[in-house]
Amino acid sequence: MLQLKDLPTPDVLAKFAIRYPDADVTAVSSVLQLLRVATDLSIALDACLSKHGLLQGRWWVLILLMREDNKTSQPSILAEKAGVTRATMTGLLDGLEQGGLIVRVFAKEDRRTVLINLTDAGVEKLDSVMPDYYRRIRRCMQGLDEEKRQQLQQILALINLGIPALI
Amino acid sequence: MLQLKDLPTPDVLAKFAIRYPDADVTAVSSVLQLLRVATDLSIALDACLSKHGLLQGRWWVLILLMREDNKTSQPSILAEKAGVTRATMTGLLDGLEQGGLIVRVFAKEDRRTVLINLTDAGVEKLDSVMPDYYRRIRRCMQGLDEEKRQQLQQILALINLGIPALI
DNA sequence: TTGACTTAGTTAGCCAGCTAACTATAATGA
DNA sequence: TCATTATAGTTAGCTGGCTAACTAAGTCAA
Repeated sequence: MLQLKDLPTPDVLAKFAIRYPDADVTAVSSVLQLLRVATDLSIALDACLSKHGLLQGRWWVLILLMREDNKTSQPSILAEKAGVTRATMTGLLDGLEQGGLIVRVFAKEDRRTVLINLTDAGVEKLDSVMPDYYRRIRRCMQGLDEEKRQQLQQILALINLGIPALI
Repeated sequence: MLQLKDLPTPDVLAKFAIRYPDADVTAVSSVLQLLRVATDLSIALDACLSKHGLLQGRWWVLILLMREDNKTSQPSILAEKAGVTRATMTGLLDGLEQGGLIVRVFAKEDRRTVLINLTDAGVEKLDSVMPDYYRRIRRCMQGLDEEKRQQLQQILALINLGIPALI
């Protein structure tokens, strides 16, 4: 997402702000730091998943299926919830099916739709990943008390409001 | 980075927390919201760049060159600062060279190294992108006063401290 | 009832990352 | 001095996203 390692120092930003007077220095550095920390967090979580032989995309599919009471959904619904295209979801499901974590079952009522079922092996895989994953997140966030977590969520909500103005 | 659109509702998280007692609900939801907002921000900024015919990777290279007083650097240094491999940097530079935004010049003293120069066209490209880019960031962040920006940076620094514990 | 449209899913091919292997050059030390 | 090692950059091939085009199945209205 943000590969850039070498974030601008205050004096670099100041130099750019002279050339480009529209620059709002604290806004830029806040955004860059946000992207930087989020990227590192994401990379670290990916590393955790890959230890269990999973990648983010496939893992979200398992979680989305686990949320359903009957552990069943459809490719198009999963694609929308996961935020990927249906084409991408086809690929993710191919991988999961090969690994025996899900099965495809054709629906009787509408022969276009495919039902995706989380298998017992899929449940077992989640049961082995999730405790590790949750433990890591707990450890990562233990420096923040409840007040700070709320502050963070509030600030993120404000930034989120600003995003449409950005497009 | 985080494609997942359908963040877990509090009751979904609570349900998972029963199955996986290690779950720290507010930690998980904070992390997910952080990743979600950062991803949307990144996508929106990419959209801004693509209007100017650029992509993030190439754009960072231009900025890194612009930071240098003589507008010159080397592929390996750029790769390190940009946080990509040298192989990837080769590709980025190929694209920029084709577009006439940089030139490759072989160094005399060490014939292994290549010097990368930002061309006048490269400077012009930045001059057309940066004001737009900075204006958007300013607009996105205008809902946060200086105090909130400082709070954010402080909280991000705390999370950043926790990341090593996560690997 | 049949032609146009919509929907579900897949396939094909593009792109930008990556790793691993390679070439060429420079530096080092027995 | 010359074999070894290190460094700079590139190439080749993999991966997981994407879009666009496709097939098959269902829907709707003239």
